[in-house]
Amino acid sequence: MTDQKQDKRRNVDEESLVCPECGSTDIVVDPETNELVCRNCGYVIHEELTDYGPEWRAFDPEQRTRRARTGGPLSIMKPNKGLTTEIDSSNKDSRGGKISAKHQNTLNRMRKWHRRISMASSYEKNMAMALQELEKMIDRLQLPKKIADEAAYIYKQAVKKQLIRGRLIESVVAAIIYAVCRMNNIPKTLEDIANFSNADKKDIGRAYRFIKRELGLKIPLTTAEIYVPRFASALGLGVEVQERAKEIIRKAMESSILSGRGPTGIAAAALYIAAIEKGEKRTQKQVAEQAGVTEVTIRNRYRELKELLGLNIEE
DNA sequence: AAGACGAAAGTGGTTGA
DNA sequence: TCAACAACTTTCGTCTT
Repeated sequence: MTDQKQDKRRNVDEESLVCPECGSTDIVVDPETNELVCRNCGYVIHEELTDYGPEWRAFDPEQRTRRARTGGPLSIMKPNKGLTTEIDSSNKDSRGGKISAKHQNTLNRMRKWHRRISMASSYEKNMAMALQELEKMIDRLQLPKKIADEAAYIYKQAVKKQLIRGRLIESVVAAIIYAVCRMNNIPKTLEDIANFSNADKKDIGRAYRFIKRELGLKIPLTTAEIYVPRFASALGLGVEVQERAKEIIRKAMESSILSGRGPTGIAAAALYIAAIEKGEKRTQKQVAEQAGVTEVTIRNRYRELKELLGLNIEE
């Protein structure tokens, strides 16, 4: 089973694909979904490798008949795992005839249980809405399916613990996507996420902190480093500059003077310095624009980095 | 004329009483 | 709930290239 996946991974390396979004060649196959994913920006290159076939395998004709069924593969992205049943509420049989009292009792009981099972205190409805929203967001943000699956899983836990009550589904979904991105070191800011959501940044942030606390999510600190590739490619800066910027950041981290500062600002300043050093200067304005900070912030970080590392910047 | 610099005041979010 | 606080932004005048 792993043979296939190893083959695919090798193919990717041979063709040395380039991410159309950020130009990076750091592309891997997500073994869970068989998608090509850019490790810099999280962009899903294309989904041709996705297998839409059944999730089972048949080893002989007998098994094939037994296992074959209608409907798509079971998916966590579908409430009820894609299987539903409805019981009509009128007391008519399939030909429109009246149903006897005895059978009506049976039907009533069936309806009662059906309601209990399928509605389960509006759990299903909530999940359906959330999963729809989730899919929309993942699509807009060009994130890999793996993120969607992890997010769906966390959302389900949140619903079970009744953490959604009093919150917009949209803000919770956005918050969870943000959380999963951070857990996977995908360089998306809260702002990035908010730009694609109907919920506003404030609500998303609040939901994020709440969910994180209540579910005890382990979320690593955001480092400035993870933003380097993203900003660099947006500015058309090469690997050399990126490496230098990362080096600057790493050194700065050691003296922990920069703690408390926004990681995007640090990444921006480090890139600004690295670009000058390597003779590929970008203006503060250009860098600021891509990093989503102001020139002033870059200047402040720039000044701090410069004196911290004793850099003499000459072009 | 454009870029870089930094002071000063304003904004939104966090923290701790 | 409120005030203090730090980080960041906005704005603007000045200096440099």
